[in-house]
Amino acid sequence: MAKRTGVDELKLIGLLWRGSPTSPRSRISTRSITTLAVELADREGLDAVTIRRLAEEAGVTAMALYPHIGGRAELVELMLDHVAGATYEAASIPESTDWRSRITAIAEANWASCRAHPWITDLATGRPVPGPGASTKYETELRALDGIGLSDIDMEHTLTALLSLVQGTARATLATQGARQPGEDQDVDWWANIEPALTTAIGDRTRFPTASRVSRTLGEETGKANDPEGAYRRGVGLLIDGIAQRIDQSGV
Amino acid sequence: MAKRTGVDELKLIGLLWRGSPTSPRSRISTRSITTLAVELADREGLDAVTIRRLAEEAGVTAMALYPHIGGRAELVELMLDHVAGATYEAASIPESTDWRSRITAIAEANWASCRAHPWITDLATGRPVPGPGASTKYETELRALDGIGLSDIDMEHTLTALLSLVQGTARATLATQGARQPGEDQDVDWWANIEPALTTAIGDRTRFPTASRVSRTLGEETGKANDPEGAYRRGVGLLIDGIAQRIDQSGV
DNA sequence: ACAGCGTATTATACGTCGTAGAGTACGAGG
DNA sequence: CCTCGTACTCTACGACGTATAATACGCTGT
Repeated sequence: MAKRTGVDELKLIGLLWRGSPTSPRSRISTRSITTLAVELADREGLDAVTIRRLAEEAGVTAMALYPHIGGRAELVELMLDHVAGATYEAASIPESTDWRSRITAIAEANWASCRAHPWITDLATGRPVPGPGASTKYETELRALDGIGLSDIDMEHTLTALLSLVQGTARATLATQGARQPGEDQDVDWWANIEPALTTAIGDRTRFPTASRVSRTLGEETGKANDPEGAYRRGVGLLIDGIAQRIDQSGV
Repeated sequence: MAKRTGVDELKLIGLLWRGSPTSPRSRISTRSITTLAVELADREGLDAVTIRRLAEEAGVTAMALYPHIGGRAELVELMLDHVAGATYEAASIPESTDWRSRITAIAEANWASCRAHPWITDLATGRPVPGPGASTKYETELRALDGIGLSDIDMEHTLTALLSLVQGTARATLATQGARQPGEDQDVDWWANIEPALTTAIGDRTRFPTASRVSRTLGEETGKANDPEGAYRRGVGLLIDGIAQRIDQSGV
């Protein structure tokens, strides 16, 4: 459910930048609930994060959460900002003068974040989350791209393109894994399951010659029905090469 | 939503490749319901596509749909396959020997499809939809990449990366537009709305110097808070340049 | 022409969701 | 000690997907 509609932006900003609990009487806080929600989503997926379930884990009733989270739409934004703020905690971007490794570090950090919090790939990154975590992340990433010969606009475009690529391929990877039936450990099993039905349905096997050839090659070399992780690595490589070309052109 | 879980793959394949209605008694068919659902989603978003609503528009009760659509999860796959099959109806890929324009055509067709059916960007493209529309699209796209000097695996990776980039930036574009409050026609309005609250919340304005500078430049030159469409164009350009470099290297 | 069967369709109901609205209990200021 | 604001609880509503059982229609074999 990729809904990010119905967010009350002003209420959200108040919650996002809230420092300490509003009252000492509170058993819960915006931060504690957000942390709990993120952990729950990491464990059982975003659909498991229902107001009632969250309240149960927090030891309060469902309605007690609302003063701290606004509503479900706002809670999701709080969760996004929370993980955005943690993106570069584990692996920060090197200060080296090699801009290629800095871009790779951005890609890897976001990739790792998607692996750690698969549910974020289900959420659209349209309008930026106006919170401290997302702002810090944005600042960090722009700083890594600053001074390598790109204009401000080019920096922004390049970063957005890079992050779209990473999130898109990550989403494909996770969707592939998440759709597995119990007992299916490999894509091969899934393929073996549906192949007979598919063959009878299609009838004519020569209808998709190129697709058949590529699928066969892919299956033989990687053992997968599709390979978004490989696409991620190739895509980032291609992007970096493209950037290098632009810099060289304008730089000299 | 971006749920694509809980799909009964075998049932789905049967529905996807179903030719004519199973019985002349049927007032409705898999195809008619799918078409209706796509139109409804185009008009009012994926959340408006509920079983009851769809049934109402079709003139039957909710439960009458189930023999034709399987369940909601399967219906979404049917919808995806439907629009995938129509991707190259309006603008087919030129047969020219210029592979750059063929790749651009792939990107543009997918971009246009996302504009026409914004809800598809909410759905993960993990495991491929095993239907005629998606298969035809895949075949068409691979054929456009065939014979330009890439290995089968590279073709697959490149295509996946390209489509991830297009879908990701399209999603960002549409999320920005879709999140608008009634009466907000420009990003500028949204920004003007939240800016005071944000400034008081952050307090220190120098906390995000690079982000502030880039945002200001972007706002001045494009009038937008972010510019995923520009990122799309730049990203595709960078990818193509990267591909050219690889081809030149290995080709000679 | 007619009986019987399979299936398209309906009616009803269950458990879940987000959350509105009214009521309750507890710490702080007079 | 009393009152007041507010953190929290209780109850309830409408919408969701869909299980289940009942109904009505058209095709097939005689």
